[in-house]
Amino acid sequence: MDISTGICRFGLWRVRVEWSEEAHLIHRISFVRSGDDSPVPQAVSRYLSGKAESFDPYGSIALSRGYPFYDIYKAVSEIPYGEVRTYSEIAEASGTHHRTVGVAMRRNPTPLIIPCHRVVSKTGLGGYSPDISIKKDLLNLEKKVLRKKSRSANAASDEE
DNA sequence: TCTGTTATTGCGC
DNA sequence: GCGCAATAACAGA
Repeated sequence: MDISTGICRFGLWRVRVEWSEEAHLIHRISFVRSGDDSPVPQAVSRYLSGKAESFDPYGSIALSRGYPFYDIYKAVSEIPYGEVRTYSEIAEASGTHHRTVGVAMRRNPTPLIIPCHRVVSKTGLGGYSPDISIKKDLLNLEKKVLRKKSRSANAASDEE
């Protein structure tokens, strides 16, 4: 299969993407400290800049049947943009143990696409790898986009 | 196989 | 608040 690699900026971090153009499938996303910028799928850069709420038409390799933790990744991928769920809720939805959800999130091959940053602890934020600040930034980004959207929606309804 | 690893939770003090 | 035990599922040896 033909795998492409690209890097784009996100705050202090860089996002490294490995994907297959023909299969519309993202194989891996990782966060790195440095690296030269190179092209990534437009869906990714649009999401990171708050211009898109999904990665359409790209999907994640982790959502193929038979992939380890498939049920967990599926449940996580169904969390709506800007919302959060606790580890327990994901565990219940996927019929597994909350401790196992933590393991699955830690091993998530494609963060962002499997929106593991939307899974938080009951008592706080929970964790994130490699750095919790990425999780905060992503949640802030989504909240900001939703606020902007609801503002413009209100403005539109005022005109009616 | 067996051991190590893990981004949690809930209970007791 | 803090410490600790419970506990699922995969990776690596």
